Amino acid sequence: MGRAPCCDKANVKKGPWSPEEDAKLKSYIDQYGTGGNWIALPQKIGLKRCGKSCRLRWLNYLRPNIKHGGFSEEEDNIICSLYISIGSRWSIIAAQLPGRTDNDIKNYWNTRLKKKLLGRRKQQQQLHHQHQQSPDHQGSQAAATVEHDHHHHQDHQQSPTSSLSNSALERLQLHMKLQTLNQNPLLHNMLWPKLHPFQEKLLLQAMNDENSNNNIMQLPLLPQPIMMESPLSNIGKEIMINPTNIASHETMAMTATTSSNTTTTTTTTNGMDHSNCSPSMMNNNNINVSSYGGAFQLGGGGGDDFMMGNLDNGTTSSLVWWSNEFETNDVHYDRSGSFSSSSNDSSWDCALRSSDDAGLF
DNA sequence: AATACGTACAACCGCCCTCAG
DNA sequence: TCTGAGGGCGGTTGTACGTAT
Repeated sequence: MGRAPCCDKANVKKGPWSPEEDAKLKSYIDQYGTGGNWIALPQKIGLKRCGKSCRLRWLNYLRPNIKHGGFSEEEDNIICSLYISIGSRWSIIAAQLPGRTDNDIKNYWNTRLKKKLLGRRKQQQQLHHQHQQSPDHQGSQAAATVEHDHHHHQDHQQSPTSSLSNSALERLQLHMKLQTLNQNPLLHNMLWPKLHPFQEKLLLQAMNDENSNNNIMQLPLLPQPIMMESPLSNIGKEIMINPTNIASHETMAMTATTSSNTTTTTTTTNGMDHSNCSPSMMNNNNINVSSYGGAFQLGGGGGDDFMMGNLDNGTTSSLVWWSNEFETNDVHYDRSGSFSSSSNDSSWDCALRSSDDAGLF
């Protein structure tokens, strides 16, 4: 038996909110708050809406200081960097952009930013698709579709790249594209994390697979990226982060030292088992942080791990775990959680992503 | 002017997680 | 320890609006 619905679907209004409904909801919340119970709220104020719908309307539209549209170049960069690092964790990405909602960013990414950054690939696909649709290609296309299905069913036994989700592949492609942009001196103030050689290999293989997969997609290979050092390295302050107790099942402690003080922070890890945690992460006693302007990256002290993030006026930083640590195609690190730290002269929030995204991380 | 097509975005759906009882 | 309600979140859909034909 499925779970009970949160509201009586037959008696709730759906679709766009009217100004009257908005006013009712806003004035109530302004006056009394949400009361910690969204489900009961619409009944209290006489709205024929689902509680979840009220919550969404408030969070995405009525809440004070919400910005709509007009994304700046800087916001684009942040979204892009974070998307590459952590994927579609829109709520985490939104947390780094004051006034932006996860829904807004998600829509912006899906409808505009992605196209802006990966536009050329889409165009190629579209052109090729049109080509495939032409009458003299109908037969071969049908055969290709069957073959494609066949490949799909065999995904798990096929090449390493077949285990990559579309999202992961998209992120890798985006990453490589931006790596090449990084070579443009005009864009040196943008920070994109380095690809692990294995990630590069996966991506190139994926693209080659696509090319050879019955010509379903004819993609030009992107230029081979040059693994360049971040222009930010060796500039700015240095923070030493000492991950300890990382093998603990429940908590992870990190000690961060800036030039003027030391902060220890503990994270909850949702009970995740860290026994499979990357050895290099566990053994990393020192992670060097370089920062400059509005961005920074943390390079792994002994392994290939590093973090990246953005600084806000030098007082607040946000870190996103970026691990290049994987050796096998089906690697699965149960590593997830988030933590934060603050001190007199620095503070940050950090997200550790789980690595179950098609073996990419 | 009418229609088709594309784009942007608000809103919904349903799964997952947390936590109180 | 178990259960279920509520909240959070990512994916998807619906629709209004703009542009091309």
